[in-house]
Amino acid sequence: MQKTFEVGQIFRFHSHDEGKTYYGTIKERVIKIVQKDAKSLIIQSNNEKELKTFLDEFFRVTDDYSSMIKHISIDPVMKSVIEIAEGLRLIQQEPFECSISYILSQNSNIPRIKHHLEQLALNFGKKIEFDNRTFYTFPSRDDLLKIPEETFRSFGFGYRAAYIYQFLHDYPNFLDSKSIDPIQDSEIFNLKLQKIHGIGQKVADCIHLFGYGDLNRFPTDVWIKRFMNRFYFHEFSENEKNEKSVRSGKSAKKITQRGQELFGKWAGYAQEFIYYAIRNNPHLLDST
DNA sequence: ACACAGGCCGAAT
DNA sequence: ATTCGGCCTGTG
Repeated sequence: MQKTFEVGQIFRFHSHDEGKTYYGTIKERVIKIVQKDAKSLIIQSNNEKELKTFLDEFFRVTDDYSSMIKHISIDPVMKSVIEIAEGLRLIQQEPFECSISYILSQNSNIPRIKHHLEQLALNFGKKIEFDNRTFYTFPSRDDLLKIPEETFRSFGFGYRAAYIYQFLHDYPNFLDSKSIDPIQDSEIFNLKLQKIHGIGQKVADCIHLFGYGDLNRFPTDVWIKRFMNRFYFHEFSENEKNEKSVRSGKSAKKITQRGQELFGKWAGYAQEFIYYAIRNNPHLLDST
C-alpha cells in the first residue's frame, strides 16, 4: 500500500503512521484505508453507498496483475525492477483533480506539487469531518472557474497559474466530446489533451493514464529517460549512456515509443514500476 | 551563489 | 520534425 500511495502517482493521500493507514478524498468522499495484514485492507468512508464498486474501480482490481507481471518481465533488468516494485498498484484517479495535479507537476517537485494542491483544497474545497479528523475535498471545476489567475500565482504556482486558469475554461472542450473514447480513440484523445495550453506530451500521458485509464500510455520524465537511455538504447557509446543530463540521449518522444513497443498494453504499469524502482533504488542506474 | 525539480512554449534550425 | 533558451518558485 505504501508503494501505491508514495510513488507519486496520486498526491492527496496521506499517512500519519508510516504507511499503516492512509486517508484521502475523492470528490466528496473521504476514504480511510487500513492495512489489516499482508493481503487485506479495511476501508471506511463517510459515504458507504456503493463503496465496494467505487473501490474496485479506484484500485483497478480487474486488471490481471499476475499476467501483467509476466508480460513486463522481459529481461534481467525488468526482473530486478519488479523485485523492488511488485505490489504497487495503479490508481484510477478522478480526472479533473488528476489533470490539475499533473499540470502543476511540470518542472516542479513532489512536495511542492502537494503543497499547491493543498492550497486549492484548503481555500476552495469543502470541509468534512470524519474519524475525528478534518478533511478538505478537492474543489470542482465550478468552484475554481471564478478564481482569478492572480490568486493562483499568490499560491506560488508561478507560470503554471496561467495554465491552470486556461485549463479551467478549456476543460469541457475535450471532456464533453463524448464521441471520443479515451481508450478506443486513444491517439485522438491524447492529441486533444496536448492542444491545451500548458499540456505537453508528458503531462498528457499522465492525465491519460491516471485519469482516463489508458494503460497503453508510457509517460517519459527525466527519470524514465535516464533509465531507458541506459538500458534500451544500446547503440549509444558508454560515454553517452552514462550522460545524465536531461538534454542528452534519445528524445522523450522516442523513449515513449520504445516503452510502448516493449511493454504494449501494460506500458503504464511498466512505467510506474520503473519510476518507483529507480527513485527508491538509484543504484539501479549504475548497475550493468 | 547556483543547480535542479516527474516540462512546456515559442522561435530557430 | 527536432533542438534549444527561458521560465516561476522553493529547496539544498
